[in-house]
Amino acid sequence: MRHYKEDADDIKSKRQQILTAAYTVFSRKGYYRATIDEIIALADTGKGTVYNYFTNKEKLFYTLISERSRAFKETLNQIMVSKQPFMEKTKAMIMAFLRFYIDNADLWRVLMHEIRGFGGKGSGNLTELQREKYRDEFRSTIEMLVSLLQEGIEQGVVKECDVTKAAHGLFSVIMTMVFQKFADQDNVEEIAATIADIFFYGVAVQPKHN
Amino acid sequence: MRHYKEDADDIKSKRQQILTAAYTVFSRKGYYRATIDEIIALADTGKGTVYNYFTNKEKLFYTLISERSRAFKETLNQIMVSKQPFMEKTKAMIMAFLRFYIDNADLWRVLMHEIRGFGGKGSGNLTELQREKYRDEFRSTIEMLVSLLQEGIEQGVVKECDVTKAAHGLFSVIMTMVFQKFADQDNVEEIAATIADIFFYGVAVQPKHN
Amino acid sequence: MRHYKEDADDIKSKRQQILTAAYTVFSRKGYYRATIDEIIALADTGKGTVYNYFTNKEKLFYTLISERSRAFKETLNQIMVSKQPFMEKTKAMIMAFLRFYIDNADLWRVLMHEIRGFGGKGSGNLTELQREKYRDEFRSTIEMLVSLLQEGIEQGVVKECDVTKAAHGLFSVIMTMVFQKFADQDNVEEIAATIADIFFYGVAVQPKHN
Amino acid sequence: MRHYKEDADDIKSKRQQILTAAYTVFSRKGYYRATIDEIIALADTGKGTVYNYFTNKEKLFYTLISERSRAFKETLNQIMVSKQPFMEKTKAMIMAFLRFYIDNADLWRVLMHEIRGFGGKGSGNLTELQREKYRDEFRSTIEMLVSLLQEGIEQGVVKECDVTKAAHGLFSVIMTMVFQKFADQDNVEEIAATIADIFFYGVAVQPKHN
DNA sequence: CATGAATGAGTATTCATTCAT
DNA sequence: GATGAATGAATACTCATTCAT
Repeated sequence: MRHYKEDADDIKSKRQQILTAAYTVFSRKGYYRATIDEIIALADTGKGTVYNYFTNKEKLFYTLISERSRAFKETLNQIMVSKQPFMEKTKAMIMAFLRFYIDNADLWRVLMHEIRGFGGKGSGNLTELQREKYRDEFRSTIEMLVSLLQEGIEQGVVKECDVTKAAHGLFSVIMTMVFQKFADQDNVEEIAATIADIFFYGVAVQPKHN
Repeated sequence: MRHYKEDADDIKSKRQQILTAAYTVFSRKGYYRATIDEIIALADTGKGTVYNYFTNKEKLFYTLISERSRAFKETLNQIMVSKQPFMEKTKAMIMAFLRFYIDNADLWRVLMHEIRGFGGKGSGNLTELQREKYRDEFRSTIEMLVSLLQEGIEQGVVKECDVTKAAHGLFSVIMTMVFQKFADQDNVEEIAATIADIFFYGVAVQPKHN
Repeated sequence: MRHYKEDADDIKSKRQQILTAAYTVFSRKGYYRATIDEIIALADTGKGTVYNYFTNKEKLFYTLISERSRAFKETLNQIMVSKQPFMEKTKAMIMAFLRFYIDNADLWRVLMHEIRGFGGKGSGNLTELQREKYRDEFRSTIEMLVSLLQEGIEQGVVKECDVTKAAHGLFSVIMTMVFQKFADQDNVEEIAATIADIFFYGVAVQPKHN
Repeated sequence: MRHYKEDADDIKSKRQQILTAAYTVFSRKGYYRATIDEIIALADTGKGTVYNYFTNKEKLFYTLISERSRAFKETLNQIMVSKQPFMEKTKAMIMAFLRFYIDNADLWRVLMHEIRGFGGKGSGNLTELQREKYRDEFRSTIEMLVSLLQEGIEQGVVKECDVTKAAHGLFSVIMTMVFQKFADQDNVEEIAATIADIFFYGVAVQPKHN
């Protein structure tokens, strides 16, 4: 009655299959409209299995965000500590953001929305902490942009300004390029250049540099 | 179980009360987590009354968006046709956006999210049209920014660039200032100035204009 | 602010308009699916007006049945007391039934169904009595057929048999011809003849009458 | 909130329990007045369970009809293909009808009524097909009577007549005997004999066969 | 008398979650 | 570990009925 394990990945897979399916469904449907039923159908697994790995729907969602986020944050860190001219570093940074969000646009859009109202009614206590964790998932990456700008100011290439606001502005522009599908994996470099250009020099007609 | 009319406004009110309550609940909870029960509790009305005025939850939501949007679009139009220096007009425009979104931030955030997946299961019939209407609610305002930039280019004060992308970028920055609560009704002017400044001249240290 | 009464019938009409509309809606939708809203739309009157004339939906339905029934029962009575050969009288009777049910097929179908389960849960007391009234609406007409057959037996043209069962059988055949739309106002006579023939002589091949 | 399985039948039961309860409730209340709440109370099960087995109320109802109908139709078929004198076959047929409808009178009464107006508001899409399925549940059995009469005509024992009308008439008489509770499982044979007798020879006093 | 705005009890249906196998 | 049958709280929506005007 026992089947040979179909392949070596299978055991590791189960959990992964669920996460992959969850990614698809959450991205397509948003948090509320996503159902466990749809996820298990896609993951080709049983309902109980989901609850073996993840305590509940919310935890499944968080795990998804969290795991996808980890690698991204690592990438950002590496860029930050790299030695390269400020302008290059900025462009690299923007490209990293673009690449990540192009892959995760829909899920992060959902995250951004859900950040505001998880838990609600009965959820009582743990929820506000939970929500905080979600917010941190964003904050920590935007923080990188803040540091970057700070560095720019220290190097004298960025003018004194409210770096937090500026970082958020830059971040939102990047997101918008992705959400509006102006950016895709093929034009990342070009879009990054455009963003950087306008971010640095603005849209105003340049005075002649003579 | 029936109240005597409490005062003369009551008759005009009922529908308004519901819309006001709906605004609060949708803003706080998002579309899906908002319940009619919560809305009627807040509106101090009966469930049937809601359905007398609005065919269903979705129509209630749309009406809300639609009514709030109307005045805003009118304002934008007036600014657009006004005769004033480009820079002034831009700032006025940004301020109008800020003012509107400061009041409607949460509801519009919900709108932005829901735009993507309304209509449930089969998405059946009128839904795709419905969604389109929602999208238009945004498009039409961003369109204003596009026109503005176009005007700037024609006047030679804005450099040649992809105005659609630029408009979306500007829009997203405005939204972000509001969503992050950097902007409130008291500092609208200052924030508008900052946004306009960076949008035009960028964050780069300016070459000396001598 | 007062309009001249539009015409003399108007006052009498209101109630009649409602009954007419109710007839249509109940016939088309059955008791449960019929709504007061649909009735008033058709009757071109206000919701309150309905409740001025009829205490509730159920009473409206009953009134409808009751009024339509009255004339019919009168007709049957006249046929019963008329002096004419048994066979003629039977045919006249069948034709009267056919004519009435052709006009009222749908409503009576609803009645037949509702007879079984009015009132239900909370309705407590008055309901069983109510239901009884409905049943009488039928019984009294079938009773006529019973009397008729009795008369036939007394005259020696109908064989001894359970007249109640026979009357119900005859009744059901009449109804079926109507419900199946085999009968309409134009072929009433022919259908009546066929029914009478089979009812009297059966479907068996007749032994030669020599 | 969760019961241990009480005995081995339970697993097979759940679905059956629901169908049995549904039979009772639909029979007693009709389609509209029957509520899922009442069904689950009687079936001693959870609301969700019903929806695990049946997509909706309508499907539950249809399944009920459909399953009960199957065996009946099979029985009729067997009688039809059996070799026996026409009169015997007819009586057997009538008895089969009586037996089935005595057990299912109320439910079929509901079916007959609902056949006319299923599908609610827009009557949308699959509903007309649905209704057709219900109608077929009847048609197919009456069709048997038509075939039977046809056979009788071919054998020269039934006189030429409109077999469709005659079959409907016979059918309605059978139903009426059941509905009026003239027939019960104990007098099926006697009632069948009476029906057959009158159907064949009518109620008229027989001319002397000399 | 006629009206219709307001009401809320009642109902079908969904879906996260549990737990015996 | 994996599974899925069973569950019921939650929710949108309907519609008969009332009552102030």
